[in-house]
Amino acid sequence: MPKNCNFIGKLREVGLRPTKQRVKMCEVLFNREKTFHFTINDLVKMISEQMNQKISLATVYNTVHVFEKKGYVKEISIDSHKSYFDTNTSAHHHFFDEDTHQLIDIDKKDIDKINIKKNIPGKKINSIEVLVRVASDNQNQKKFN
Amino acid sequence: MPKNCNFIGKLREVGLRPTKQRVKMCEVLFNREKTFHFTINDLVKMISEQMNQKISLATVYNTVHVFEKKGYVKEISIDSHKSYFDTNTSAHHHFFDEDTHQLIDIDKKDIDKINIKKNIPGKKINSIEVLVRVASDNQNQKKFN
DNA sequence: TCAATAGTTTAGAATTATTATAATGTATAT
DNA sequence: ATATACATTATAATAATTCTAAACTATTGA
Ligand SMILES: [Mn+2]
Ligand SMILES: [Mn+2]
Ligand SMILES: [Zn+2]
Ligand SMILES: [Zn+2]
Repeated sequence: MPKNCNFIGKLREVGLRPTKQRVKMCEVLFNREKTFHFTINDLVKMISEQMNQKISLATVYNTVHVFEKKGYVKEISIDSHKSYFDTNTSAHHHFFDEDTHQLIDIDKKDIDKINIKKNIPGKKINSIEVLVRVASDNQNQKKFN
Repeated sequence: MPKNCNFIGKLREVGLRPTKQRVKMCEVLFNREKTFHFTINDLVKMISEQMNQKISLATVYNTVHVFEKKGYVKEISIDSHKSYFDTNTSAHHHFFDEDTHQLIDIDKKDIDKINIKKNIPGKKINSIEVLVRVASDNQNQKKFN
């Protein structure tokens, strides 16, 4: 979903009723310049901050998964103990900061196109994604000890 | 852990008591030619098949995590709903078959070295891993409908 | 040898994330 | 407006994982 704010229309287009919960979630997720990464808990916090009425946790789960099915968000697997989602739904690469548990997009131009020289018979490639795990450089830290 | 079977010695080397549960888990995990991928449930099944005595699920969890800490296994994140482990502890690339939920190693020679053209200040790169999601090719299937 | 000790296993309880249920509420079409 | 299908909600249920505390065992060294 792009810059404009016609979330009611956007929801209708894909056959979803524009309930106030869904519209609010659209605002929180898509009414911003840049895409971003979030967990369900992040989202619940963001919504309850911006909303007068409360929203049920189940609704957030449901709606995120509905949005996932419609291609508005996608799930990112970096940690089997927590679900991360991304409003950038294209196949793309990430840094994962193991100190802060933050995901950061890697610009396509910062990694050369990846060529897989072998394939699996009868299978097609759905996506190719790189995960770069980073952590604070202890070499640097040592200087200050 | 390599080809030989001196798991008692291997465990002692890292300060772990070679209990029969741990030795059995070593046999199941490391007494084989090739590395492999497993879930906790896979492992419990394998152990209970090969063992006369039962092993507690908590022990399997504990021991896998102890082995992870000691660098004998590593956790692979492909699916935030399930924990996969790998007896190949080096940074390496995978196919993930979305039909069968099978992980398959990609040989280093089948992907060119990945060069990250940008870095994050104060952070060092711990690993660079590629995940290639594959699924059955519906183009092929159509022929037989 | 054989206790003393530290470390380990275990069953079961607790916790956490997530999903299901079923009653209530709401959007939409007529 | 009304009927209907769809959505939301609180709450219960489930599943994966971790915690607890009691029972057990490997190791140490007298
Ligand atoms: Mn999910
Ligand atoms: Mn883990
Ligand atoms: Zn992203
Ligand atoms: Zn592997």
